[in-house]
Amino acid sequence: MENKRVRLRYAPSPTGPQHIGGIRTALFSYLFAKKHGGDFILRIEDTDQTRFVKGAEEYIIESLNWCGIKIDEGVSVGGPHAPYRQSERKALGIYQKYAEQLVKDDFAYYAFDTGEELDEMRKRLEAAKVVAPQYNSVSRQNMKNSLTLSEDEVKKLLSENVPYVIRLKVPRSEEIRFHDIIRGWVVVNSSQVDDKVLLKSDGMPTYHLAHIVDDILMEITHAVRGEEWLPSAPAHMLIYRYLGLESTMPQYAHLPLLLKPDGNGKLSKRDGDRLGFPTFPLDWTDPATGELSSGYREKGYFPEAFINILVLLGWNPGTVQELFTLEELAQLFTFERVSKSGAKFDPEKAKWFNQQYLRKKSDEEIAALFLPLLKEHLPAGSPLLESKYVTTFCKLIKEKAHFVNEFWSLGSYFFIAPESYDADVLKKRWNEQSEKFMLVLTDNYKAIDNFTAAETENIFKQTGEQTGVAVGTVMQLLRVLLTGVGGGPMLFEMMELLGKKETLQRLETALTKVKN
RNA sequence: GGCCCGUUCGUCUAGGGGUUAGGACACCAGAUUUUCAUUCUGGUAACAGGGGUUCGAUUCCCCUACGGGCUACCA
Repeated sequence: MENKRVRLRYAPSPTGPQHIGGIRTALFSYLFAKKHGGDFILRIEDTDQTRFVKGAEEYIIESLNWCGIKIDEGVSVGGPHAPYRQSERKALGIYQKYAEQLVKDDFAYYAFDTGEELDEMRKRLEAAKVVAPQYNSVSRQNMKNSLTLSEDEVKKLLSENVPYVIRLKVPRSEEIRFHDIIRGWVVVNSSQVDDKVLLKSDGMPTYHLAHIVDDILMEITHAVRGEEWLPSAPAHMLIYRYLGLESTMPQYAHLPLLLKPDGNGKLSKRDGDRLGFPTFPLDWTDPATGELSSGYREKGYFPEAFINILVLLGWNPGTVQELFTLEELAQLFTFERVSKSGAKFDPEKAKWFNQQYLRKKSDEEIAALFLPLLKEHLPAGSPLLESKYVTTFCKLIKEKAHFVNEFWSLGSYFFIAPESYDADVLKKRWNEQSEKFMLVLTDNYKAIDNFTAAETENIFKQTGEQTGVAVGTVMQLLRVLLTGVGGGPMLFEMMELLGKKETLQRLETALTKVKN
């Protein structure tokens, strides 16, 4: 065990898009694997044919790719343990073999009860005031299974192809102890565990059997999953034991859940956009209803920011560092620093993270991201699409933004002269004095050639002295005359970028318009 | 209902028997930039409650409360 190569898998069910909790599970698994120089495997658990959703598998792969989580082995890349899709593994008879072995060893049994019979059993137990009606060591005695039927009867039913399931034969009362990396020892009495179905009547394994068989065959060393699996973990321990695989079973880590920010319950796929922030990494269109759920990618989040947000939900490095690259995380990550309690997603902090990464990026990188968006607003071939202009624009505007996709609404006036002017600022600052100042300023600007930020600022101050106007009272007004709005990036830097001609033109236009 | 897991500022969290209980986001204030914003500085704000154990508990134990999970031939 000690020298085994570390291998972790992310094993989602393709029932739709993965929500951010699932991606976090994948991320933690990936980080742990990489920290120990091991492998990250993607396995698709498509054992429920009724819930299969087309496109879900592709979505999962694309999501992981976007996050920068590299799949070493799995459905998309293959590997020594292929196939990695459980439906295909079932076709190979892999699970059936294990289930039959358990029956043979008297750790499992055939059950022929129909759905109606199961319903009746539950009703009967409820009527008898049984607190937790379940198919277990007691109730199984009154059901139709290979424990109550004679050997001949069982053989007959089997030969007649009567549908059956294989159930785990859970002992009546036995303490089951298991160790969780995050929670320590957990003890449950087997009387609380029901006789779980291992093999369904359609021949497919249930999650309980399938994940164990595959984790063993794929040599998984650490099984990471959400806390919602904790109650069924004792059953899983029993299966390992009955299969004689306890010594090679993976260590389990049950992660705290991601909670709905509005109070109660775990975050769910169905939350969609209801909460005002995306629940999914990427946009997803439901193939059945056509309904669109938005994703972080399309909302304008950088993948670096996205994983940074996720990793800090339930984990921390124990230092004050908050910004990490994937590589750094792969160095720092440990399960010891994963907390036990659920975490709510904070949309405000998420924006802050994206802003941090926005500021980290070079102006050239950002310009490349913004250019396609800009092209939607400008005619092809516009001189304003020129690289230097756009790059400088990005340099100025990024200080004001959280997302690249805010750039246009924040700074469209860099590309289109304003049509109207902020009425509040005008009301407050426009008067004879300031008008005089602007006229003198216009003349002064006309007279200079090097229209740099430093120079225009100088002239601006000089004009203040010249006219006896306190420049603080006209600075924002000048901004409004040039851009229409009261806020924006550094004023003189902005003027430099606009250039002398454009600046003067806007100033003159504004002066005539505002007068009326 | 039963079983399991949890509980530090509004949120994410650090800490851990003796601390002014630390940081981050958000919020507020001041400073600076003779503009808005940025930035900087400061501030408001938390150990769920009750019992123990102890010289001393937020920290360890128990109970209660609250929150969450599970209770399918779903994962």
